[in-house]
Amino acid sequence: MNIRKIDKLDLEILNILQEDGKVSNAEIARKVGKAPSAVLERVRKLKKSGIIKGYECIVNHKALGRGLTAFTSIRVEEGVGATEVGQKLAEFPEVLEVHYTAGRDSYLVKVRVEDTEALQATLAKFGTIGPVRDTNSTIVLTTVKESRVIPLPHEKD
Amino acid sequence: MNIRKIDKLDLEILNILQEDGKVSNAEIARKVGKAPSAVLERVRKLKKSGIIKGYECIVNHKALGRGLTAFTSIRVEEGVGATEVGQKLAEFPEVLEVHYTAGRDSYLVKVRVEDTEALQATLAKFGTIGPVRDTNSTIVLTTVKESRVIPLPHEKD
DNA sequence: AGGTAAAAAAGAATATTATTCCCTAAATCC
DNA sequence: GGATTTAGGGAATAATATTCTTTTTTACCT
Repeated sequence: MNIRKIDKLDLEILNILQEDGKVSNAEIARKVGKAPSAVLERVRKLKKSGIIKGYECIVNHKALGRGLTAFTSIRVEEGVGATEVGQKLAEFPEVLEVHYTAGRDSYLVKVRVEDTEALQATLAKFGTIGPVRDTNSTIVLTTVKESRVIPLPHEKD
Repeated sequence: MNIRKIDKLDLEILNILQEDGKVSNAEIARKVGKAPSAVLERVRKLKKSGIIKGYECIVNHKALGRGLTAFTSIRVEEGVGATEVGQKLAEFPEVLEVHYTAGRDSYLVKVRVEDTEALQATLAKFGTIGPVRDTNSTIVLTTVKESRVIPLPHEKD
């Protein structure tokens, strides 16, 4: 999937795209000082190789009635089937992230819902998944930063 | 900032944009059965009102040498200056998220680095921030789902 | 080194899209 | 119910995406 090597120009392009996913190809070309056709080919290869996974529109979740964010740790019974639990958790639309973590067999999930009542309903649904033993939620009061942008250094090739 | 009311059409547009932030305005217009100019006006207003916060290009962090994700809980001294700690944490490029959480005065931060050695270096830097008492990191072994997409129901207006 | 092959970039031409403007229709407000 | 505001449609224009061809660069191999 990733046979090509990433060079300085790729990193520059990726930084620009991470800053603003809606930037035009022509604009990238101007910024990096290359022809639009050349940049298009780069972006295309980055997409095909899986370096670029996609583009997301970031919405204001508070304004859309999802003002409550919580991180819930979910302990599951040890043994087989652990992956299946993760899949089931990922199916919930209010579950934004599902991470299987080291330590005691458990998942860390990020949940985004309307209010505490909705959180309670979601936790109840978690409980119906067979191997789930117990859950432990941490409510977010303020989010200072939330991003997926990875600044990529590209000074030296 | 948010005076206009969101209707069914807005929600449809937001769902399409969340699925693929790179989709063209013309394509959205075709999907929702409206003129491109009308859709453009909607998207423009959604952007101006802050409902649409921006667009991000999602990159493959593993392929770019940031294969290690960790959630670190950071306890800080109670009292003033707590917000400043959050700001300082947010300045680190390897810190993707900073959440101030309920319970014992603490932050939950999501960190994305190359390896455990880099994580150690980052934790050491956290320690240099004055009010930081101690940190507790949870290493992510597998990420099943990671998204910011909020599916918005739009059946009834 | 030299010469060949492969890859990348430039440039031009075309298709598609973004964007503006104006007009019409619809909703809203006294 | 009429005036005013707001949203949608349609056409025209500007900008962009995309393709194709040519040129240049890079890499490779003996």
